[in-house]
Amino acid sequence: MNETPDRATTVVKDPVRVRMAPSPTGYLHIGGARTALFNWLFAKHYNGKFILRIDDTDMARSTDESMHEIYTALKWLGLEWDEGGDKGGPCGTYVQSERKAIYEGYVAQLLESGNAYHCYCTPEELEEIRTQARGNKQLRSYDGRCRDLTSEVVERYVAEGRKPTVRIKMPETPIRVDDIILGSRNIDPATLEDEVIVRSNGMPNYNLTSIIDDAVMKITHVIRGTEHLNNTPKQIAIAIALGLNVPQFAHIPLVLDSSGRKMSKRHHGDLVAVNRYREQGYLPKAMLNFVVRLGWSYDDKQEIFSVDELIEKFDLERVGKSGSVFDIKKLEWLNSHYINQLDVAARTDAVIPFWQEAGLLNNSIENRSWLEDIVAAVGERLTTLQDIVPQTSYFFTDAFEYDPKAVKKWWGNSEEKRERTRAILTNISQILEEIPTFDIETIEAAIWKYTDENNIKRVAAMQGLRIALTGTSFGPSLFDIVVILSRATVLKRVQKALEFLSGNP
RNA sequence: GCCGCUAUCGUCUAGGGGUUAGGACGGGUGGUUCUCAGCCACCAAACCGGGGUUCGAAUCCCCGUAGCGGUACCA
Repeated sequence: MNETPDRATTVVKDPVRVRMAPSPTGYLHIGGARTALFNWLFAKHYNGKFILRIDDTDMARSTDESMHEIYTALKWLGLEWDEGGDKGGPCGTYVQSERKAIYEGYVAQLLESGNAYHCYCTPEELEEIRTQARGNKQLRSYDGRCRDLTSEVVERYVAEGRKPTVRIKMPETPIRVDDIILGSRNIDPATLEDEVIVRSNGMPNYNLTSIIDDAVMKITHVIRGTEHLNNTPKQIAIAIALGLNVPQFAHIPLVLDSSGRKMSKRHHGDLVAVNRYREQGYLPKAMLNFVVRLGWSYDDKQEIFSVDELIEKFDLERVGKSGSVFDIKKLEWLNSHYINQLDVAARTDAVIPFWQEAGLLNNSIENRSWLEDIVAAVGERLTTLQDIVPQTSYFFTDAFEYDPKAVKKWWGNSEEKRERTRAILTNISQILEEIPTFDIETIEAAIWKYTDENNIKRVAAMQGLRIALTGTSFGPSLFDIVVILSRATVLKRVQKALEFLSGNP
């Protein structure tokens, strides 16, 4: 019982209450989505509550707009919260900037008990202390010089118009931090400095508000990114000084970019924005499945998890300790998997907004079954929903270019080859014009009959026709395309191709 | 600089004192097909290094090294 465990274990005695506490200073990013998901799954698994708290004590950077963007992104992912955000709950408002009075009470208590003090140092002075401390290889960058200011000095500072901050007085005894994922350790208090808990403008800081709200909101488990690991002992110290309950901690490893750095808005822009993936046609299920496997695994067999399965199987014990690289290829694979899982009707529903966005479709859908035919023809070729646009635009418009490489390969770049292509297209055109019923079986039989009897390679005939009808050398089965396009359009496009082929090669 | 965390194929990971170190993504090869995608089959690809402990270490211990995170009146 005296050995340090590699990990702490998840203890569940009270009803589980977890929270996601974003600061509304931008969109929800991948790392935030994963934190939200882990918290949400943990809550669902234990039948607990998932709380959304808005940590907006940095008034200069927080915006309402970003707060609403975070709501939207979370809702899109299906990570609904039980309390907080725009929803409220038994703890009143869950927006920290509106909870100032609560923190003020605790700060007064800290000041009174001598666990906190006013600091009159200016930013310039602090900067100087910092550089000096660094030069001297000091453990901390603030030396606690305002801990015992005489009343004369304080009066002078006040007279100068200095506005003080409030600092917490760090304890002298080691602080024990238990982490479900990373294990336990004792923090040497000499490495902890007297953190600013209230700014000179009166607004409290993260380390104070976070631990107070965690206690007040009866949060049982704090699941957050490891970038907060170094804040943990500070927050525990504040909780102890205030006599508040300390939640259990679980620090989840970071999501990294391909060069191993933390994914951040600052360095990766909207590449990390959840909204961007929605706009590009990724499915929430795919995002969730992808993101959960960044750091968590179930066994050596399963990659695909439904949300219900995740709720059942997720636990913190199987979250790894090291960071995980965001691999877009794997996301793409999962996304195509989930798109393919959709039946044609559902897939059509999913894809319609992307056609509309691209201007290929009006808001009023009159040709639903035709659209479904297109989706069925496209089959399992979509990686993202947005792929529907480049892959099917030729169904909606005649205005496409012939891909030069395809033209060169299949139509030929010599007059001789083009003459041959013209002959084939002319013949096929005639076959299609005369065919009694314009359906796949009849057309297929007629075309094969023509190619085989005339010793024409099937590929050559089909690819030649494909370019005429779509402009490209790849895509769905050509017979599907022909039927969906209708006889009139097909004949018209072959005519156009013949004219093109009569021009200069 | 200081504090802290981490370390299995390119990537996500399973495993863990004796295994051909398993799976998935990605990559490659072949098959199917009117193309592409898909599907099927196969292939290449890893235990950071050095010391211990042990009959035996990728696994346990120690020391390195590297990477990352933090180091604000941000969160």
